[in-house]
Amino acid sequence: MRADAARNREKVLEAARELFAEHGYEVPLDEIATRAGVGPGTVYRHFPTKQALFQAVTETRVAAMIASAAEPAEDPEQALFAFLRRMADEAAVKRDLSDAITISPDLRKGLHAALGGLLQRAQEAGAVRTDVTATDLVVLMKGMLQSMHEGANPAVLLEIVLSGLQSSRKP
Amino acid sequence: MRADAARNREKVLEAARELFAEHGYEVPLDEIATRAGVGPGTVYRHFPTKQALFQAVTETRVAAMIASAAEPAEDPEQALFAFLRRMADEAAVKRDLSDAITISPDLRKGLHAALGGLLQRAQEAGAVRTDVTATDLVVLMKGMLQSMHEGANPAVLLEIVLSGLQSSRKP
DNA sequence: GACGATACGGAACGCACGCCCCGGTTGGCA
DNA sequence: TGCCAACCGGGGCGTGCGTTCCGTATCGTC
Repeated sequence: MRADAARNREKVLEAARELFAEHGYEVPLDEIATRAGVGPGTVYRHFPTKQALFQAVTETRVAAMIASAAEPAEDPEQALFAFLRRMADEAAVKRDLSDAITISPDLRKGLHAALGGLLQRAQEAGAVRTDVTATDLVVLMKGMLQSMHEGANPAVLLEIVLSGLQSSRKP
Repeated sequence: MRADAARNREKVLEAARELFAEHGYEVPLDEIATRAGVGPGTVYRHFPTKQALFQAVTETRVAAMIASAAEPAEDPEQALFAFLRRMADEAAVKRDLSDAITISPDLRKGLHAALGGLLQRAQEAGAVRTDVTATDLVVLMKGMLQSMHEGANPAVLLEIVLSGLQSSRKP
């Protein structure tokens, strides 16, 4: 690969990282190209499609976060809650997390499996209500992550979900 | 107004009610026209814009729901929770509820005020955690309403939020 | 039954966006 | 330094959608 090509590829990746994090997947590709100081054609020389660029930016990062859920833990409740908190912290800063889950089937499946494992152990330990499924949790989190940029207090939203997971409702 | 015009206007409204409820605001206007057995131009003879048609379909219905929150109640906790449940029930059947809140500033303000009142009384009664603001609740509900059509169990999602509102998290 | 106003349908426009193509340029090897 | 292959920029195409325009059909009155 020629030197200028490698340089441009890196500039595109960096611009994409910034803009996807700020605006999510819906940012126009031309804006990424402009920010990178490059024409749209150049972006397509390095990435066959907008989705491919998005996945190049998000996939490894999010996959690593998901993989961190597989580490063995002592307290099943803390393990689940710490993971959910990590997701929320990430989403509070980077808008592309929830889009990544939506767009990449692999990430979605991985997250479903990871949350399923954490959830089951927490439920077996009696720390989390048993009527919640992994699918429920994935959907709930995705909704919350998306809501996180609309003026509410992210920490409060997370606390509501966490304590809601712990207990059934008082009569 | 001519008789056929009135008839067409009604056909458009009915098609819009069905399709907005099923797909939300993002349904193409041409589809509404087709379902109504009418050309797109005819839709625009009766409603100046797609938004106007959407508001004609949703505004009074949602405003009535919001107004029902103003009825005086004995138990502040039950009043708040019953209202949230009503929103969830409506959203489970009609996808346009959350879009209506997003699109119409009046509805958003109205909902904010209504929820603010219910929330404050429930908090004063000690039934709901005090770190939640009306904005938090609006955002949280909007996120949950949107999540409601993605494969999770709507009842479970609602229960998590309700019990999460009740209590702080156990240590 | 004829005529004018009203309404209709659908083709067409403007815009935004993902994606492709081509004339010109630049990098690196001989 | 010269040459060719690789690469670049940006104009352009196709598509989907909201919106508008206009020739035609229909309604309701005289």
